Amino acid sequence: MTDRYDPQTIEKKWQERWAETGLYKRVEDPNKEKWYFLTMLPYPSGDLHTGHWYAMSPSDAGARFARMQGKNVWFPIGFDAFGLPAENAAIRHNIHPYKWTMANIERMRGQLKQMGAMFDWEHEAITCLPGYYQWNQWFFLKFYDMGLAYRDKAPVEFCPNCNTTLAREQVWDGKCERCGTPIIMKELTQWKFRITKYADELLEGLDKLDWPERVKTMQRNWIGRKEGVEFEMQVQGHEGLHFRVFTTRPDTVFGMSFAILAPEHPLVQTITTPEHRAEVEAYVEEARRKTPLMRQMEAREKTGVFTGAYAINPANGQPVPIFIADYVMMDVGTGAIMGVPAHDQRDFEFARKFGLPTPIVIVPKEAWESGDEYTWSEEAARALERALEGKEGTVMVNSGPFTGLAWPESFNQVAEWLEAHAAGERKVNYRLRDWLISRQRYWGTPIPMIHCPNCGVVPVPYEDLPVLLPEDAEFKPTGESPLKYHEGFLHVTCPQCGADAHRETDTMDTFMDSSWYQYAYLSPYWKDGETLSPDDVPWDQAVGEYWLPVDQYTGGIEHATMHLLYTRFFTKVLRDMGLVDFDEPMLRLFNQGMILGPDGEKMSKSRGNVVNPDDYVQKYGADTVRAFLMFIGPWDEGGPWSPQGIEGVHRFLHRVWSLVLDEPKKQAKGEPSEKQVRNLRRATHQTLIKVTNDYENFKFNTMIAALMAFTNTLNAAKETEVYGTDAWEEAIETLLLMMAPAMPHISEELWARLGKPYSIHLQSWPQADPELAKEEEVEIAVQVNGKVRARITVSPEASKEELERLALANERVQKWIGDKPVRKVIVVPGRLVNIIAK
RNA sequence: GCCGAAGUGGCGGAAUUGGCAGACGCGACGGUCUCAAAAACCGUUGAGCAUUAGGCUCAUGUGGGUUCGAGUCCCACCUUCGGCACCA
Repeated sequence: MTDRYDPQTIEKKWQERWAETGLYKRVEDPNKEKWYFLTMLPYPSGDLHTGHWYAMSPSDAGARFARMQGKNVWFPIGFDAFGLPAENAAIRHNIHPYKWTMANIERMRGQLKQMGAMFDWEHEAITCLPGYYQWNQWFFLKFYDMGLAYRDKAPVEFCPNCNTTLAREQVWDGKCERCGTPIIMKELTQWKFRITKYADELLEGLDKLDWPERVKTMQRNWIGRKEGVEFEMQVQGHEGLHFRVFTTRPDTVFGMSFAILAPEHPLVQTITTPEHRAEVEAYVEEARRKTPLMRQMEAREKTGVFTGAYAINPANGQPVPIFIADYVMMDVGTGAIMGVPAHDQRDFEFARKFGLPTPIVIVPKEAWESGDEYTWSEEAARALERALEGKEGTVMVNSGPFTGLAWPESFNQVAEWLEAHAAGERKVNYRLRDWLISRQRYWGTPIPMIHCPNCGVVPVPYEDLPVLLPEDAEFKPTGESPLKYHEGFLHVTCPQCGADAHRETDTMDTFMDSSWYQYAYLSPYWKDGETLSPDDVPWDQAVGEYWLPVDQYTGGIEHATMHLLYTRFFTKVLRDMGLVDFDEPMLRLFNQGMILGPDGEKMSKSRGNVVNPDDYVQKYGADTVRAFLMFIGPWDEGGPWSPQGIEGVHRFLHRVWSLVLDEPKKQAKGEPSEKQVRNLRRATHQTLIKVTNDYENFKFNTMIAALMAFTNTLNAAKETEVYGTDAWEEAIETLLLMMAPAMPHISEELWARLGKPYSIHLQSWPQADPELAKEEEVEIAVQVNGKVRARITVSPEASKEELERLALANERVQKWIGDKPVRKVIVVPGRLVNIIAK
């Protein structure tokens, strides 16, 4: 008789033992293949929620599996500890962000330990500690030295609720990514990182990465590389006055029937004629007031006003009216466009609204090749119903000397002509913008810059780092950094001339912290309290040499165009600094899906469908919660939490418990037959093949299903003569080893109770024998005219001829064939026979 | 609007990539145990028809197509989710 499965006791026991024996200690072993396995670090919001469990426990199973396969796995963890919630808590509850954050970390650390993951706590990093963020400042200075950090006065996205500017990546659908408030534009001087310098490399690097296509596509779209031509348009009647337009379609230049400037375009004031001034100014004013979200929602209806001025189309010398319209934006291209209504949907809508002509200048190749002008003007007339935007297989018409040119020749020749005659140049345009780093908040890394009345912007000398975030500050959300009102922080003497100067009071975007944390983990708080120099390396280089880069990264897809883009950028800069010798920070990426509430909706307090994992860990134990989360469905798809579903998984663990420890109900006497032994071993090795393959591909749901099926098989076999044989022991051992990565506690406990050496997590992954896994006989479906009419049992090696003979000999098959002549027999060895008789 | 992913029992989801649809689990129903209930265990469970035996028919969002054979491939459409969006 044995005691019942009691997860509370055994989980606590083993977690302590693992910690005591340093089971997950990092060791740089040159004889083993290193495997840096990383899961996105959590924000210390207060409690570990189900989403954290869903992200981290399958990740842990993946890491443990890699380890059993003989890799030297390192699985570090830390906390992304700067950020707005801490500051908001300070404002609401009058508790200091530091205290709030550290208390949360304390609690979450405990919860994380209950998960039983193989985290290496010795290298934990907390980003809000000076020993960490001093390196943010050090990097900032480095970026500044390299010309990658600069100050720029421009309209920037601003969240009026969070009271801070945002990077473009943090604006989702015109709203703040954090709080959902529609953002507004503000003209501010802000620090930016020149990520656009790496646009091409960020794009090309994607091809080499073993990342989900989804993420790669999102990054490609975000970077938005477009090849085109920029050229000059003269304003009629203003000698020498011109503006530049960018187009990806120079081949349509003869179709230009108007030009548009963005309302904010600097030339608007100059060219507007007196009789249109009032109207234009009113329009500009209105455009300024609109938030980007409003502009977006009104996107359907084209608006604009005529400036009274005309520009000359350089291609044909014709004047075209210049409008201003808010569908042209100042920060895209040159802030001015040529309007080609026949071949651009938006221009088409605009022209229709303002009654502008719509000349056709490209037609499909087939229309052109028919050779007669009538056909392609017919085609053109049809195109007039709707703008024709294709470029592959089109030919230029009504385009003077260029008429008859086909894409891509049309592009090239017009581009050359514009280069020669309209100050044109081929240009690549990107959607990507430089990364806006400044935040007007307290709880972040101070930007290490000084504003001197004599010297202008002066960097803090490296040896003066870190610029400490003062502990006392007023947390009043004013839209300006709280540091601005902290006299002790603000005032400083200029390191260059000694004059009274003041510090930069903005802090850094917290995505700065996570852009390099995979390097910080190597040696957290490296040189904390020491004097820094420009020649430093922010981590122990020897350790980095061994572990970098990250081999496997897991985390949510919501970071596709934020963190995952920034950290790639950072790594490329680090490489240019000579700190690393690779181009990409994370070689493989897996995005888990989202865990939903029992109602299938996103968990949220307002919906009242939040599942607290602690309750379930309390009731069923961590192993059950882990296994259930893996069992729900494909890890990358997520799915709803099911309170009944977790019961089923828990029952499975109980079944394993009694399978391994309890005596059979009826002791079968005598020796097992050879066949019984073979069947058992076959089940063992077939399951092992399946489970190994599933772990490798993070298909945890079918992995657990296979373990359940195997357990069911073993439960039946237990009551037969095979119980207690070598084959039986092999089966039980293999079962526990296969469970170990996913359910680390129960497998360790049962392993110990079988008298095996500590620890199961130090064992090698068992080797599957494909010979033993082979089926002895297979059931073949026999179809007559595509419908299964009989089944025959044969050896898997049975030849095609034999299968055909056996199938035709079958009585039931004969009945269905009747007297119809057999026309064809399809034989798929090992699968089926299909007899066509008609 | 453009791009991408998905749509399978009452539910979560399987299906070696063109070869027996529904693995595994939940739920439901029936049974064993029990004075009873819970737990546990053992059956049954896509729908319909037929149940005297063998069975038969229909089923993977909809409609077509290719094929001996389609959840899987092709075309059109519907729905859901995600990304991008006056990006010139």
